[in-house]
Amino acid sequence: MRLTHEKFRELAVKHGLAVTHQRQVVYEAVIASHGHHSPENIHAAVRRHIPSISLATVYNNLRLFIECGMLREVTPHATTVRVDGNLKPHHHLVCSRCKSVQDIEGEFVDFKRLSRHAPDGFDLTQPLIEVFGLCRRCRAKK
Amino acid sequence: MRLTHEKFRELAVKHGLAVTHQRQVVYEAVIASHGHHSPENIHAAVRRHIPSISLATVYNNLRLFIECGMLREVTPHATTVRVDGNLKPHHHLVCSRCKSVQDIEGEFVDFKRLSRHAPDGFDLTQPLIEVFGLCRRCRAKK
DNA sequence: GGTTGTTTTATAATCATTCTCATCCGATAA
DNA sequence: TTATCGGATGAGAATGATTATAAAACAACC
Repeated sequence: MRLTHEKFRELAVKHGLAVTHQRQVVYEAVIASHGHHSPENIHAAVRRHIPSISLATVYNNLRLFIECGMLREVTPHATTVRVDGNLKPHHHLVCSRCKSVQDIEGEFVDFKRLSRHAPDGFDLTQPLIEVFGLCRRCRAKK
Repeated sequence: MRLTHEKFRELAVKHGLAVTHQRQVVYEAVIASHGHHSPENIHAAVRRHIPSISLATVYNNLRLFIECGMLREVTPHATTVRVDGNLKPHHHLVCSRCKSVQDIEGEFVDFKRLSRHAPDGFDLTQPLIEVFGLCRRCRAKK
């Protein structure tokens, strides 16, 4: 774990974050977990090292790490359900910052290649593709 | 609105749903809204026709519609945040049913074509692609 | 080592969503 | 028409994830 240790200090300094013990352990827990985990999961893992750590601290730090690009959010959608009555095949362009969704048409996915890379048994008969980026407005702001 | 009226009755019968006034109005509100709206939004729209309708009824019926494929869910992710420490460029394969996420590599997107179809100003410099489908386990169940 | 501003903690608050259950409604049988 | 039955609805409570608050602890800089 020495490597992640160093890596964390480096990243934190680079992004102007104070290096605290909690942050270090939260970051290492995410890296060590090798998957797509919830704050609750990470909290459980971190508690094995710091039993007293608060769930709020985990949330706060995960959010910070995501904001400065040290981690990626796997669920960069709006926090409420959105519903779409358009059943014609089409894809979505989602803004990672403001969560706005626009429809996008056009053939830009090679489905043959895609299913060759997909794990066996994954059903791609009616795939929905979502492409995340920054919408014009949010791009201008930052 | 006569057309959606008919269409709804047809769809409801096809999927074995009772045709109620509330359902009809909820469905029509989604279709008429032409976008990606939250249950709260839909509720507000429906209230203009049925002031006494409950938010729970809107939720119930939206869920039913989604389950039988009359509507599409735009946020088919897990309901909690998930975090990913892997910063190498890679994409995700998400199961629409159980929300599990797997990494997928490989060049299956034509980015040139994609950005040609994207609206002006949309920033695709570090795009994340999510492909929704059914994982092997969920496919077997259904 | 002291000061200052940030971070952590515990807890309360908020927000979206689901649950509960009493009531209602519509279809069918009598 | 009336009685019955099962599913649908409505009001509000319950749940679960996340965020806000404010006091105590800490890291960074001098």
